[in-house]
Amino acid sequence: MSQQDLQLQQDATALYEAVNQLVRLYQFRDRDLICCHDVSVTQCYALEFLAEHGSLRLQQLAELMLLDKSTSSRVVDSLVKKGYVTRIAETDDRRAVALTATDTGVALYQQIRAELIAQEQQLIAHLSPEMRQASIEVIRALGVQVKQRSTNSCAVRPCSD
Amino acid sequence: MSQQDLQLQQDATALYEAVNQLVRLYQFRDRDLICCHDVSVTQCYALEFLAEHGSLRLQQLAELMLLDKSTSSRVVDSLVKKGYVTRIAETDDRRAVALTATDTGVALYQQIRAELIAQEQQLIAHLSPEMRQASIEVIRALGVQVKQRSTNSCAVRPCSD
DNA sequence: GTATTTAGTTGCAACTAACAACAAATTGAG
DNA sequence: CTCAATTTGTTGTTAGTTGCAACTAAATAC
Repeated sequence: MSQQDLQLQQDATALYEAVNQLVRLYQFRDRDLICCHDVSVTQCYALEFLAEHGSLRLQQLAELMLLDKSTSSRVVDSLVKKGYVTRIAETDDRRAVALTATDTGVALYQQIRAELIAQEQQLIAHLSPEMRQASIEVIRALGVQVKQRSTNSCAVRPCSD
Repeated sequence: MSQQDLQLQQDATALYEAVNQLVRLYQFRDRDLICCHDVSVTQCYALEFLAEHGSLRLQQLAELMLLDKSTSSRVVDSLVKKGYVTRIAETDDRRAVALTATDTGVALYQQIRAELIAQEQQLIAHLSPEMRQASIEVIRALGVQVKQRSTNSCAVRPCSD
C-alpha cells in the first residue's frame, strides 16, 4: 500500500470514529431538551419544518420528517399543547388541517437555531474558507450516505439475513 | 458586517444545517440494524467498547456508554443471547462479572467497522489531506461540543427556565 | 347515491431507557 | 469476629417514543 493510500485509510478511520462519537453523543440530546428549551429534538425538527415552510398538512410534515403520520400527529399534539403550533381546519377540504407555527413557536425555533449557529461559528472561525467548505461538504455527504443507507437496508452489500 | 464575517456566518449556517440533517437521519439507524447485522446501534456501541477495551465490568461499560447500569445490563443480555459477549464471574471479587466480546463478537464488530470505514474512505478520497484533516477536526469538535452540552444543560447561556 | 379514496386520530404493541428495590459479595468498624 | 455499610449487578416498574392497524369524517369517482 502506498503512503497516500495509507494516509487515506487512516483519515477514513479517524472520520469514522469522529462521526461515531458525534452521533452517539447526540442521542442523549433526544431525551433532554434542546439546550434548555422545552421541546424535544423531534419536536424541534417539526417546529423547524413548520417555521421554514410556513404551513403544512400533517401528511406533508410526516413525509418531510420521515415519520409515520400517527407519530407526527402526536408530535404536533405536544407542540399545540405548548402553544408553539396551531391546528386550523382548512375551509375547502375540511378533513385537512393546516399546521402553522405560532409567533411564539417561530421565535423559539429562531432562538434555538441562532444559538446553535453561533456555536458552529465559534467552531469554524479559525478555519480557512476552503477548509470550512470541505468540512461542510463532508458532513453533507455523510447525511446523503445515511439517507441512502436507511432507504436501502444496506449500502455495502445486499442483506444477508 | 465585513465580507469575511458574512461568509463565516453563512458557513456556520450551512454547517448547522448539514449536521442537523446528518444527525436527524442517523436516528433512523437506531431502530434498524447496523447495515444488515443483527445488532442495534446501542448494542454495536457496547460491542465496540468491549472489543476495543478487551474486557470490562458492567459498571465501567455503563460509564463509557453514558447509560444506566440497568440499561447496560440488558444491552449485554441481548449480546450474550446472540453469542457476541460472555459474562464470566471474576474469581477475586465474585460480585463482579467480566464482560468479554467473543471471537464472533469481535469479528462482527470488525466487519461492521470495516464496512463503515470503507464508506468514509470513498467519501473523502477526492479531498486533499488538508481538507480531510479539517473535516475530521470539525466533526471531532462538534462531538466535544455536544458532550459539554449534555453535561452542562446549556452551553450558550445558563438555563433560563 | 353509493363505493372508494384521502386526511387525520386513536388503540395497541414493541422497544428503549431510567429509577428504585433488591440479592449477593466485599469491606470496614468496633 | 460480627454486624453494618458499601459495592456489583439484576429485576420490577414506569415513562416515553414509534409504527402498524383500525377507525371516523370528508371528499371524490363512477
